[in-house]
Order: sequence, then structure tokens, then C-alpha cells
Amino acid sequence: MAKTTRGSERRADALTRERIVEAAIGLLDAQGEAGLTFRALAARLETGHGAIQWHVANKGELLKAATEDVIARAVTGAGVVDDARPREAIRGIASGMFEAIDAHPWVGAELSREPWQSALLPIFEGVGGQLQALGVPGPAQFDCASAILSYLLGLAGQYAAGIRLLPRDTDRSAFLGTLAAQWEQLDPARYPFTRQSATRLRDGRRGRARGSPTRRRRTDSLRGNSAAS
Amino acid sequence: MAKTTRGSERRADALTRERIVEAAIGLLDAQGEAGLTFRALAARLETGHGAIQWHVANKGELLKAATEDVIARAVTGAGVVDDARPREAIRGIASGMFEAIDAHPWVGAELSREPWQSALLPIFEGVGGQLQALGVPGPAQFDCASAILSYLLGLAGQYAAGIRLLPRDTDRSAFLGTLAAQWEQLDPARYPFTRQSATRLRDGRRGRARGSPTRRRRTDSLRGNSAAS
DNA sequence: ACCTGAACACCGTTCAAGT
DNA sequence: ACCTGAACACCGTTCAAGT
Repeated sequence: MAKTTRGSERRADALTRERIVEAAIGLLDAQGEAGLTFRALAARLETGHGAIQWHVANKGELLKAATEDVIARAVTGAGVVDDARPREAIRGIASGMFEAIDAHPWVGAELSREPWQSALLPIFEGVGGQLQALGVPGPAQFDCASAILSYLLGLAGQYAAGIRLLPRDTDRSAFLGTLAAQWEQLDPARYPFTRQSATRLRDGRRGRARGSPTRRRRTDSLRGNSAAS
Repeated sequence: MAKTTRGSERRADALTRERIVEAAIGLLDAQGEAGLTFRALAARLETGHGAIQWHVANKGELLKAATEDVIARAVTGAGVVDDARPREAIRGIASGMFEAIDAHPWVGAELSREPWQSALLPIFEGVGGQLQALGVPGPAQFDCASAILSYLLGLAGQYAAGIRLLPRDTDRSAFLGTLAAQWEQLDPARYPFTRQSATRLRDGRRGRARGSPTRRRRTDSLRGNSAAS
């Protein structure tokens, strides 16, 4: 009753772009990328599937909008919190990204699909701003922010793939163990370094490497853990 | 006549997994990821589309095999060339990757789809081996190689997206110019750093940043160039 | 063992038609 | 301006049937 709708007032809850994106996120979370379908979306929103396309046009546009939405929520706030401790702030941005990917594994892949997608802007901005605070000289800030962004995107892709591929309750060390076993069976002539790394993969007992931004979580990255000692 | 085929000898050129993968690469190069279809593949190989699936099973498996093929060819050799100059060797591996992506833009995205995919092994191995030659202490080698791999994957994804998205003959500086113009119109309150970076994006006149592995090419990365001065 | 092609259960997108 | 649903031209995958 608050909102004075003028004109037709076809239905109580009008079909807006936001509602569509919201529903799309829900679908993606529940069923993965394959689950996002105009028809499924239409069923969920109780409309015809053509109606949705009036608001969104493409499936690509839908995916893009959903990604922007998730990333914006995850990163905003995280980067601004603390002016005095830029290192921690950058780490916070990264943590925000990885937590978002944990909750929405499909974003990890989507982030790398379009170059300089709007979804990347909040991350780039957040990192860059902290680099200024950190005292990185002007001309280097851009290159530096780009490099960090690339690194994060690469890590995000691998991380997301891991979550998406493994059953939800996979035991982390068991998985690493089987992977290590595979590495140990590689041809010693062609893959000496990788074979050698297998041991470290299985029971890397040092703490997380400095650069790794993930918090301890379900499957966090594929390396580094803090179990044992 | 050389090869003594025993048994049926159904056709002169038997349908092998290799021939299928080869044709798939051709299709992907010509038409992009959307162009890879079992039916199109069958037409190209002059078979029924069911026959192909006897050899390959999944579309995912096909994509994976094609990626492995391209990366193996691109990286092998590049990493081994030069024992005395590990830095250059690592750069060579990266160059190999980016040249491969230039020729086959779809691999950029595919690399990030599956974690620790076999396609990544040659890269990981090549980088790791050079880190040893570089004198990086044992325990740090693994973390170091992982970090470099992540960075390369992130960069590769962005790079590939750029190539895939832009028309083949896009003028690089024109593109950067329009992107810079977009950045300049961002909300100053929310995106101060990005707005500020727009200038640098437009006419970054310094040489390529140290970490950037791309050679000078058509569209190479989205940043850094060596034009002017 | 390898290949064929029909059949199935979907897709995204378009579009004339309604309100 | 917004919504509907039929129609179109595809997909990947399965599978009984052939050689």
C-alpha cells in the first residue's frame, strides 16, 4: 500500500531485473552453471520464459549481472575497513573474494570470462587504493594492482574448480593424498619436479605461504594447511 | 600400404582419438567454443556423431584433451632450452603459453576449468624446474611454482577473453582509449584509483612491467606497451 | 571392436500476439 | 510498457542395431 503504483499494476511483485538476478544466483548456487536456465528461472519466478528475456536479453548478460552482484557485495566493505593497515585490507579483499567463491563457486569461472568486466572493478579499485596507502610509488601502482588482480583471478579459478568438482564433503587430506599418489607415478624423466613436490603436497606441514589469501575453510586452496603440529 | 592392418580395415584412415582431438582443435580455432559440436565434428571427419563418442565419451573430455595437446606442444621445449638462464627459461614458458593462447584463444578459459588438470603439469614442471636452477630453497619451491602458475593462469584468462571478445583487427590503442574513457566516467567517490589509472591505461609510456610475460604481439596483454619513445 | 543413425530430452532465442 | 507461450533451430547423450 505504500507504493502508489500507477498504470496497470499487473501483479503484486513486479518482475524486476533485480528479482531476476537474485533468482538466478539462487539457481546457480543450488544447481551450478548447468542449472541456470531461462525455463527454470521462469518456473521459479512464476512467469513465462519470454518475460525474463524482456528484462535481460542474454544468458551471458544474466551471468554477468549475477557475478557483479556477488562480487560487489563480497568486496565492498572489506577494502574500506581499515586505512591504517593496507596489507591487512588487501588480504581482506582477497578473503572476501574467496569466501564469495566458497558460497558461489560459479563466480570463480565467470570472473575470467570477460576482460575488465565490471565485476573486477571493485577488486581492482580496492587493491589499488590500498597500494597507495602502502606507499607504492605512483607509476608502479597500476602494474602492481594488475599483477595482484591476475594472481587472484588465477587462484580463484583453481579454487572454484576444486569446489565445483569435488563432492561437497570431500576430505581434504585424502584428496591431496590421492593427487600426490598420481604425481608420484609420473614419468621421472619428464616430471622430476612435480614428482618431488608430491611429498610436499601430501604433508606440507609449514603454515600457509605468505601470498595465499584464503582463510582456513572447507577445501580452501589445494595447498598449504595447518593440520598437524 | 605400409601399415599391415589386421582384421576388418573398415576405412583407410581409421578414426582415432588423435584424429578426433586434432579436428576438434581445428574447429575450436575456427569457430570458438560454441563451434565445437559432436555433429560438426562428425561432418568434418565424415562419420556419424555417435562414432566419435565411442572414442571420447564426453564433450568435457574432448575439450580437456584438446587443451592438453595444445599446451604440451607450446610449453615442451620452451622450458628445456637453456639451463644456464632460468629466468629467461621461465619467461620462455610463459611466452609459449601466451603464444598458444593467441593461436587458440579457447585454451585460456579451459585452463581454469579443472583444477590440476593434466594440461597444467607441463607448466608447473617447467616453472618448478627452473626455480631449482635459480637456487630457490627447497621448501619454497612448491609455493613459488604454485604462485607463478596462479598468476599465469589469471593473466591467461584475461588475455584470452580479450582476444576472444575483440574483433580480430581491433586497434589496440583505440581499444585502450575507449576503456580509459569508460574508467574516467566512473563515480569519483567510489572509484578514485581506477579513474586515476585511466590516464596510465591510455598512454602508459613506460616499458612492460617486469612480471609481464607476453611478447609484443597483436593485442598482447591489455596493458603495457612499447610504442612511443 | 568399432561404427551408424534414430530418438530423447533438453537448450537459447525469436516473435506474433495479447494486455 | 510489459508479459505470454508457441515455434525454431539447435544441442549432448543414449542406445539398439549393424559389421
